Amino acid sequence: MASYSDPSQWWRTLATSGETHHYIAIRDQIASRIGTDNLPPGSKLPSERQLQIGAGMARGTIREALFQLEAEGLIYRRDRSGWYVCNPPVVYDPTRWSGFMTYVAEQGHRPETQTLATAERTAGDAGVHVGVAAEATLYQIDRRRLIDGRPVLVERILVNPAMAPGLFRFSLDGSLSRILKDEFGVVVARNCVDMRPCALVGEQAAALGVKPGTPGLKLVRTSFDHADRVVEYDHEYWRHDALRIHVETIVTAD
Amino acid sequence: MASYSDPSQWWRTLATSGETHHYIAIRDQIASRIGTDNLPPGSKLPSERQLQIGAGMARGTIREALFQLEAEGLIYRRDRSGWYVCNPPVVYDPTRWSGFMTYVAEQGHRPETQTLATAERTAGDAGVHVGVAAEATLYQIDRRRLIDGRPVLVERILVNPAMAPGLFRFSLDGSLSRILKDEFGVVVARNCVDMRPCALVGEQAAALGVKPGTPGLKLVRTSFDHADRVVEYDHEYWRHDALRIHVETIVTAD
DNA sequence: GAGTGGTCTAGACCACCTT
DNA sequence: AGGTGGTCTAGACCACTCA
Repeated sequence: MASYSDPSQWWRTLATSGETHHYIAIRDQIASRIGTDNLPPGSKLPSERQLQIGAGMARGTIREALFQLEAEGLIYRRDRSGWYVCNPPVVYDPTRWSGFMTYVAEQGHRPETQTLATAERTAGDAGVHVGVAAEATLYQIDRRRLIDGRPVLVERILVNPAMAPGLFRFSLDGSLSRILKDEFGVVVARNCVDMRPCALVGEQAAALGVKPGTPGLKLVRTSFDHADRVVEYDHEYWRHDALRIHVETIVTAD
Repeated sequence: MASYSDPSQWWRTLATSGETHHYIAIRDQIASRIGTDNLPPGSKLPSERQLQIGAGMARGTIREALFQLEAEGLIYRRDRSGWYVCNPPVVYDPTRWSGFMTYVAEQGHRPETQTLATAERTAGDAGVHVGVAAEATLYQIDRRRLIDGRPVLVERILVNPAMAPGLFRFSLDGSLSRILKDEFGVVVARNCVDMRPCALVGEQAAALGVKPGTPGLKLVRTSFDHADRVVEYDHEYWRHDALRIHVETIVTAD
């Protein structure tokens, strides 16, 4: 982790900036530091109180600026540790998605998967999405995935046991799609993806180590095989700054 | 615009709630009101100062709760006017996108398009995306689109004049794709969509009437005809709470 | 002109991370 | 144990909206 440059040098031009609002001025100061200085991704910013003293402003004003930069995806916080410069986001293409592990590695980063919990549960309302009766049993997998050591998403996957009997024999700390293909001969032929901006709250926020209410992206993916049976039904909660989505589509309607 | 229920009744259970943080308790109070009370989309919430008095908390704490609800997409603010209950989001399916106007109407809402500016400009760096030389001329259209009277997106569209000579003869306060199809025989065959969470700042924030730094979604769409020529190159900035994306894809790789 | 949200100050205490 | 961000208070003035 690189350290930040001398805090006493952070405010040279502040008084001379033409900004109307203090927090915008600070935002611009920090943003330009990130752009030009030796503040590579992962660097730690000075503490809020250091910034406060350097800028001669109230701490609330400093925090307002930091929230802006967080919303823009330039910085993120580690709870009660500090503010850090973001990595560039991963590009997500549902049509070419070959799995998190290979995808992130291809883009030059270090992917990691942690299995938080596995369970067998009755399908209930979720059965509709997996194509089984409400009384049927489903495999449920909760995982957390990291890029360069930073948690970026949590997910809950539902799998029909008929597709992959004894799935839990295998380590799930890697690519699930590879296991399904290599061990069970199940291949994904079609994806259905639903996504929307959301706020990360409760368990999701806790698992990602973010403050409840931090903006995020919710992604629901249903994978089908060639016979149009559901392979995976997956709910993913992403940090908003870790993801870019790219889709190419043939226009079918009209 | 519906009015809110009696503010004196907003805090019945506050003292008895088991929440650890005040702002979470307030958030839950308001959220449950939205869920159960007569607070339909578009309703105005009590003012921050009314909520403050009713709850016996500092105004900053109240605002923290409101920001949470905003991030979750339950409420939004109109600058210096008040806080309002959100409409449900529009579902966006790039593969079935038949244009904003018809799409929103189909989902039971009132769409509206305002042309902010039109211009002819040299392509410059954007030429690469439209498939013309940097010295070529492009049509540029800035529009704002509203749902039920509320601005939800601003966009800048670039069109190759060779595809639609004299385009500005037509009113652009409607469906551009219809004009291209009906008047110029240009049909979209393939879409390329890129999206990522962003912060709405500067012009975009101003045009949408949101505070700079409000979270949003940036969507870049390139439309191609059957000959794979670029029909439109479009940058859209959406309110984060107005949109849900739905994609169905055939898996091509692997 | 009254009321609203937007910005800002100057404190305080806490839970948690780090060393 | 010291430092960090997280929460909270109690004020203030401003720009703007709305009636």
